[in-house]
Amino acid sequence: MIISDNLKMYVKKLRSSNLRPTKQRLKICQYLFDRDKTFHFTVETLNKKINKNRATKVSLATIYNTVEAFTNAGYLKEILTSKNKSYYDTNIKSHHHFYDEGSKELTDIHYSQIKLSKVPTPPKGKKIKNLEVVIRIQK
Amino acid sequence: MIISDNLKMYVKKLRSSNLRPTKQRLKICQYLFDRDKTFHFTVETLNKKINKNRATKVSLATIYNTVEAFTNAGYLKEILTSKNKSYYDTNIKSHHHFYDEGSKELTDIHYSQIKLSKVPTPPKGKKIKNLEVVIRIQK
DNA sequence: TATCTAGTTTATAATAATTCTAAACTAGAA
DNA sequence: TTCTAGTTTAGAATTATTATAAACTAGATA
Ligand SMILES: [Mn+2]
Ligand SMILES: [Mn+2]
Ligand SMILES: [Zn+2]
Ligand SMILES: [Zn+2]
Repeated sequence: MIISDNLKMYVKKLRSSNLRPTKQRLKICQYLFDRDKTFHFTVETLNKKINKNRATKVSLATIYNTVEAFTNAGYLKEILTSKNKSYYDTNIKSHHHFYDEGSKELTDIHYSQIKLSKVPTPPKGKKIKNLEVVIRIQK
Repeated sequence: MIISDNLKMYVKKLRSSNLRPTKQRLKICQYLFDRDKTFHFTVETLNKKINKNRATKVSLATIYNTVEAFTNAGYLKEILTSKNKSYYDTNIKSHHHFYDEGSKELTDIHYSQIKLSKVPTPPKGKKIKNLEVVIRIQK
């Protein structure tokens, strides 16, 4: 995993979405995408991580802007689960989640791990936008 | 549907939950439960309805307090669906929903209308608290 | 029935997450 | 190097919700 290679990749990726590869966006790209496993986060947690032990801070407004831009560009997926906070996911494939009410953390469930053998037809004129299941768990 | 009969019923119901049957709570009971079909609402919509064309207003704080008390008492169920607003449901049975992203409205799906033929086991030490599906729909 | 008090209502303040605003900054085209 | 549209930023504004504390009231008790 050679960082500079990934950096070039992120520059390309951002340009292809008409997003200028600023140092803030690249720093966030590295933090979010230089990893093997899927990553679930809130703006609050991302902000803490990005600005931990770093001289040059990225403003909270930029974290919000960037997460929104990356979501619109399809780099991130928003997971609707909690009533007071938005969750985001680096795994943009269609998949399901466990949501732990205690730790407030999401865990991936592979799409094939849930089989919906019967699904109702949506009301006329409407179509299903998303059928991802969130299973709430607790101790 | 004789209102006074229902009123007596609500008084009993409230007393059985250690909630004093105040005029505000009874008014809200009548609005929420004097109906045949299931009712989905947010605090905002309930507040508007309760205080429409009425001389004596119920404060927003009381609407919040009452919805919370009724939810704790098991008269209402909270539906976690939207990222910025809490939804409540007079249908307290386990069931599923369509959530219309356009109108931001919930519609019931009877429990038997969705069959989950394969469900993953939760992580060790955790158990499933709730497995209700919200299907997001749009035009 | 009058008194008393814990529970309730209410206006208002506080909080938390998010969005908006507008000035300063910068990527990168020309 | 210059220029400008896009970006970052601090801080204000907004929205939903929760907390605070004073006034009110249900209903038990005298
Ligand atoms: Mn919010
Ligand atoms: Mn909120
Ligand atoms: Zn995920
Ligand atoms: Zn429902």
